[in-house]
Amino acid sequence: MAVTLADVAARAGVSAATVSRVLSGNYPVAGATRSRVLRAVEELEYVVNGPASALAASTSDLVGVLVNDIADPFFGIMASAVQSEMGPEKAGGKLAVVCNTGGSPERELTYLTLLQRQRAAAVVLTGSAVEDEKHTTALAARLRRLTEAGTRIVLCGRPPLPEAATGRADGADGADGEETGDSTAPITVAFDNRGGARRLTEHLLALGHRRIGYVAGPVERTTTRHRLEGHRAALADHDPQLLAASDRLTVHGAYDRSSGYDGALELLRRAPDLTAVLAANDTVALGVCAALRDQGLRIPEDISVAGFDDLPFSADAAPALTTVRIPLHEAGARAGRLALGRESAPPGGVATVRTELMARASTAPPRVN
Amino acid sequence: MAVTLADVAARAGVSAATVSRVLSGNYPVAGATRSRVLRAVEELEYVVNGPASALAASTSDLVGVLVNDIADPFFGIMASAVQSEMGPEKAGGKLAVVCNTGGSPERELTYLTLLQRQRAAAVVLTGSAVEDEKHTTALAARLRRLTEAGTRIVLCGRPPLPEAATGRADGADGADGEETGDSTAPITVAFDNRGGARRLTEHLLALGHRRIGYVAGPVERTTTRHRLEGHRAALADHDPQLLAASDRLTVHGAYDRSSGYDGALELLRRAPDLTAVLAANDTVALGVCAALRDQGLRIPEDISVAGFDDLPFSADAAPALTTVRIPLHEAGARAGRLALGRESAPPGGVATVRTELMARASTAPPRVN
DNA sequence: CTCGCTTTAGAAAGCGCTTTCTATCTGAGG
DNA sequence: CCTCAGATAGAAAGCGCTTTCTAAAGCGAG
Repeated sequence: MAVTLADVAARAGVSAATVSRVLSGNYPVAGATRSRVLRAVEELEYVVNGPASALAASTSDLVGVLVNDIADPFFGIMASAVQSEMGPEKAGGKLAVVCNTGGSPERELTYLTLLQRQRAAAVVLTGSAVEDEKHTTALAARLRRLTEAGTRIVLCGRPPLPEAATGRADGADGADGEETGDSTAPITVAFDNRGGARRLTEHLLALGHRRIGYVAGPVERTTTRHRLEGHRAALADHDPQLLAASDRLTVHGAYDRSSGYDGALELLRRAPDLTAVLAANDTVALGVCAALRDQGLRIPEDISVAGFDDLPFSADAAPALTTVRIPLHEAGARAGRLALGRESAPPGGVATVRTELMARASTAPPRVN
Repeated sequence: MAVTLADVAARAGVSAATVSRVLSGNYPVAGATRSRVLRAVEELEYVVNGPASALAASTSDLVGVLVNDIADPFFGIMASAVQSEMGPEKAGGKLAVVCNTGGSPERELTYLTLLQRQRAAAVVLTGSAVEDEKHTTALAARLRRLTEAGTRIVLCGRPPLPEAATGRADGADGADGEETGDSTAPITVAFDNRGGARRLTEHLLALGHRRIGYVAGPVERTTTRHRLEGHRAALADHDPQLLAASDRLTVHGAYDRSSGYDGALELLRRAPDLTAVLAANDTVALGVCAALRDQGLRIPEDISVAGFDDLPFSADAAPALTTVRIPLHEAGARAGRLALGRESAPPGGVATVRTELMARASTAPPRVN
């Protein structure tokens, strides 16, 4: 039915091998032959059969990108950046497969299997990891098998896998010292969530805030933990008392608007005299703002609010949101290049992306009562 | 290296054919044999070789989803909905490949080629189409070839291809009446942009607005045209004079925030006495709001603003944005089901999704000067 | 001129799976 | 007790490409 290599070969008066070589360009072919082949390709509108070539070459041109939620710009931006590095133009047209895990560990594993089945050339895992013994182990196992199959793994916006989870499967391995291997270990592009959260809290402290609420993300995620750690480190540095009080001023929820809304109400219930609320991210912050406004509080006159991530809409909120900027696009692009092997791995396999405090209108000194 | 069908077969003491049949489940296999095979699969942690099976079966389990901009929730929501219909759980785990065209016609074509190369099972094209003779023809040709190759095509959020563009390529086709064929024609899930825009404008007219500015999207896109047509139809119905004036009160830009900002300033320059501004979509509306505020105007007291799409953040804007809701998730999910053939095509191959006016705080009666 | 080297092209063996076509083994009906 | 349909399983031929391995030229040197 469809046009095959053989058809092109026949038309160009050469063998299939030659056509293949012209197309992949990894073998010397005489100029005249080459152009004859290329013309035949044009004339027949030949399109390579991906599966066939993937089978023969035992590697495909698919690259998987796992995200928690495509509809969330946080992931959208990273995914788009990853894809921009492999676009049809660049680097011989890899196809980025964006997979939506919805934050579910099971789906994460299932997608990895699906990608293994496709013999993906690389996989980029974005977003926070779930910190659960069992899942971490299962994930490490899957990633190991992918690596063994020649798939390059890049983690973007999540910490490296804990060493402990990298247990080997095939025990009969002789000497157990050097875990060398041709298989590349996962590369990580991590975000400095701790540092960002710390600077953000320091900013509030500097403004004079002392009763600071925190609407955090889901407990089990690394990102949640790191941001919280940064926050608490800043508090501790300033005054150990604050640290002690912070437990009661912290609530957990999802990374969405309604968690922010509910979380803010809960915090207000616990401590009506709050002067500032930190949110797990910008989306949550928007929910917090809505709740506070609904309670008749003005931002920032009555209470300050800050987010995290600096998504595009944050600058547009009214008032413009104070937040911590993460260079998502740059990080995604870098992850993409690492995935394609177009950039060499950073020393230690971990690159940390700096975050930057964006002080805007939603934070101000607390009102003097 | 990797575990193959043959390994599983050997372990289960059956032939490769049997294993294949157990896994695809489209052929009777005795219960005992089946479970023996499944156990072997488990024990060996066997993962099918996708390319190999795609080659042999001449169809893959990839489904392409083309979007203009993944980082834009408008597309993110649709993409996620499409994917939710094929997720690892449902329908035998198809893999949705989200491709970011960036709105470029060339990239759209290139991605279609890439998907054809992968022998994608289906392709969903989302978002507005570019209305350009040449591109439309090229697109129609590509889609025809995909269809011929057995790839199902679904358009989501864009109008059906103009009949004219569906020119056939191979002329020697005998009778030219019936263009029958086993190949399914593209199915469309269109948005009622015209109706939505019309109702939105009627809403403003009903509030008493007469000088209404319009910050439209890129000229060459169908969505832009349809929304503008709805707007103008409402004006014409109300008072032909208004229609005449509307040309001067319309500016075009991209579907982004800065276009909204710039567009609003331009409109204000042309007609300082505007009482309302309609934006191409919600993102643009946010830009419009920012510009108006920067000019010292209050929304909605001094001037009303409305968007389109009803993205999640619109309800959170301050003031909450009046807009037109498009059920993006439902539309995407339906497109996904159509792509998988799990839902039969609507009569005529075109389903139109209703849009709904969401009147919120950003629109109010004009100030009485 | 012939030898041996480089350059270029073809032959052919798979890659791992699907799927016809065949073979075997049941058990029911005559 | 034999025959034949029905149910299962296997053999084997590809699917379209990549990639060794091999062969045929082309060419400077001895």
